[in-house]
Amino acid sequence: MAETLTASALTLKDIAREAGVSLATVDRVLHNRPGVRPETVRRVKAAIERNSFQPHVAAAELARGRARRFAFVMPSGPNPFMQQIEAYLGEMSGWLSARRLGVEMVATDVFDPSVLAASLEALSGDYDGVAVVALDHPSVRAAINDLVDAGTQVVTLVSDVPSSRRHHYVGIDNIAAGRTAGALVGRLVGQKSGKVAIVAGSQGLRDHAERIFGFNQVMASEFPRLGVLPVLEGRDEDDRSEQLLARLLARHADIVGLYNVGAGTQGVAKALSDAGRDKVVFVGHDVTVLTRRLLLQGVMDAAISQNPGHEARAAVRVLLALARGEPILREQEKIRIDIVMRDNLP
Amino acid sequence: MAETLTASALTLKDIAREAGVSLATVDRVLHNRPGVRPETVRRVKAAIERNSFQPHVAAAELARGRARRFAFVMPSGPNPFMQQIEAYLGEMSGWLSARRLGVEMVATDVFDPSVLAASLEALSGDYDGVAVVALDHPSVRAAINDLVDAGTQVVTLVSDVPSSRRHHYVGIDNIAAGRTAGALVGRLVGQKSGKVAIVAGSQGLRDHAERIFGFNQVMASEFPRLGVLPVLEGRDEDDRSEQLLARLLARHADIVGLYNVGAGTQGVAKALSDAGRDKVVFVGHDVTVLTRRLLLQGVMDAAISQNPGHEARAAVRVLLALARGEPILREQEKIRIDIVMRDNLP
DNA sequence: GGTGTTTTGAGGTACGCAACTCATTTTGAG
DNA sequence: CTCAAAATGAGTTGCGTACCTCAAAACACC
Repeated sequence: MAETLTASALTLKDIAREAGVSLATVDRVLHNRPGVRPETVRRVKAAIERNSFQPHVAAAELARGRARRFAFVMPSGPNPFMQQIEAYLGEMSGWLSARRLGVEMVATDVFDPSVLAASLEALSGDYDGVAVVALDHPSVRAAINDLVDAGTQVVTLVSDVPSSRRHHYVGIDNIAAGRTAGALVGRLVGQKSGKVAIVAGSQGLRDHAERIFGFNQVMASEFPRLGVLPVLEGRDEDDRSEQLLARLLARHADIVGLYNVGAGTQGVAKALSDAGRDKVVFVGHDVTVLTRRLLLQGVMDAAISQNPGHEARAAVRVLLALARGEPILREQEKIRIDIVMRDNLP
Repeated sequence: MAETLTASALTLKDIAREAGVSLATVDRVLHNRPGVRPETVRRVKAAIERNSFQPHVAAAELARGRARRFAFVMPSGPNPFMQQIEAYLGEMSGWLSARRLGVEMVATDVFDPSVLAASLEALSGDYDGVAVVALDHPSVRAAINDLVDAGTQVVTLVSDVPSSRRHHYVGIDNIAAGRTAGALVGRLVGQKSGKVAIVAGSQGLRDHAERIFGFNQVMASEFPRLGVLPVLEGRDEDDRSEQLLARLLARHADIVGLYNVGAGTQGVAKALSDAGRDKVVFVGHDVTVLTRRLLLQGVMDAAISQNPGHEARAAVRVLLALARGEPILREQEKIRIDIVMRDNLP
């Protein structure tokens, strides 16, 4: 009837007694400090295992005294998505200070590898953990690895550097996101035939390229009757996206679907409405003030969202867990691909 | 460049000095213990505000000594959704015991108001917090209020009792979920005309009724060309759902969409395939082993999911925050309505 | 067997707060 | 002004761990 899921009111003292050693030795084992015979290490670890002992996180936190500092390395300039992340971190300030966690925002040009790498190197030693919106480039990879070697916990945020030794990636699977977008466009277009347009920031950006890849995968295999037009590179700018798309719409009267991979949403929407092509199925990314309005107006049909609030909080939680040596709740920290339509707007 | 989001390395001693009182008085104010003049209370609170002081959560936790106990009151019997919740709680066991939190599962017949109320009353005094899958009924409401009055933190899970004084509800907005289902069915059907069927457990269940309400709302206002057939009540049983639906399909050759509000998914799927009506747009709830397979096979087109893992963890976090007197991160604990299609299966 | 090295024990201090006691001061009512 | 009640100060103890020191014991090597 009543099944208990937890236990452990044991303390280190109990473990010491169990293992037949002193508190000091248990402490040495627990923090892999030198000066303990391998045999003794085994005995202590066995006792810990046997009782599935977990150090009392509050006591550990209190005892270490020193507060922890995390840095968030984010793109400079006005980027609504990043501003949201910052805002969500702000909402956590009570939570953070109750745990004596200091979180600092470091703005830098994340699109210039050497600048980003330099920014990262500059953090070394000052922080217990770093979350970074990273470009995948050799010098950035090296900078991340250096931080890791210096004992800093490193989490990549939104954009990953899989080849580095970062401890964790907080963000979505962009190929799956592209696939989802493809499935949505294809399904929402319905029985109609015609062409599908893609507007991206740049195919050089890893996340955009991956999304396009996934999108094309699905279109090719499941909606072959819909021809995909060459990708327009709008550099995430409204004006440029609008112009490119306007020209494309003028040339192709049979466009029935549109996938906006990155930003520039305002321009994309304007081009559509100026051309009187409101019926085109329009799928984009991220829920912002703008996309929210477009969804409510019916201009956009769906948005693929990666929940910036969740990403911000997950990054903090993961850094904290890593710093404390706690296990990470993978399920909890995984960023899901949200499909947002008008009726499930958050 | 580097903007700090947190502060507070202050201690109670600092606040005491600031307010010109002793530690004991600050302590009295902080825990609303009697014996402090209103004027002094104000001075102390002002000092706390002024410095935006947050008690060190680790120190507080350590000092109180006593471990916290939470109870999860859940339906007895085999219910995959509830089993998932339990499994997710199991995955947290390390996290829980590191915080000296005890979580116990209490199985009961949540569909019998008096039994459920009695189970709740029996918990009084033994637990710091209770999460309950609650039926909305006067005696249940009273039991919840009694718990609250006894100082127990109460959270309703999945199914709410809004008229009670529960501290929080962890679950989705079922009307919005129904609306989302309606929008999906309507959009995925495309240009076709025809009828839409609804299979529910029972219209007496609050959550099912709300979903149907939302569904009908959207169908009526946005897809008037699709006629909604009377609700089939399958009691969440496979066999019954199958029979009812089979009969309906035989009678109506023009069914183009189907909304399965509750369980009985297996039966619904069987009726569809036996009748050779695979093209019917099929939207249901929850991602389970079964619905996952149906989505991959293309039998189901979309599932509305409420992420049981998130619900389980949110319930624990909310109970803990309430017990500690910490603020709740509303954004974080809000359960979102996930649209799951084949390509964004978690 | 003696030497030097490694391993272990014992103990202390500090972390910030909760919870308590008891003495002292302040306050307000009469 | 007096006296009891209310308000406050001062202090203690303990929570479980980290981190440190110093001495004692065990060990390895020649």
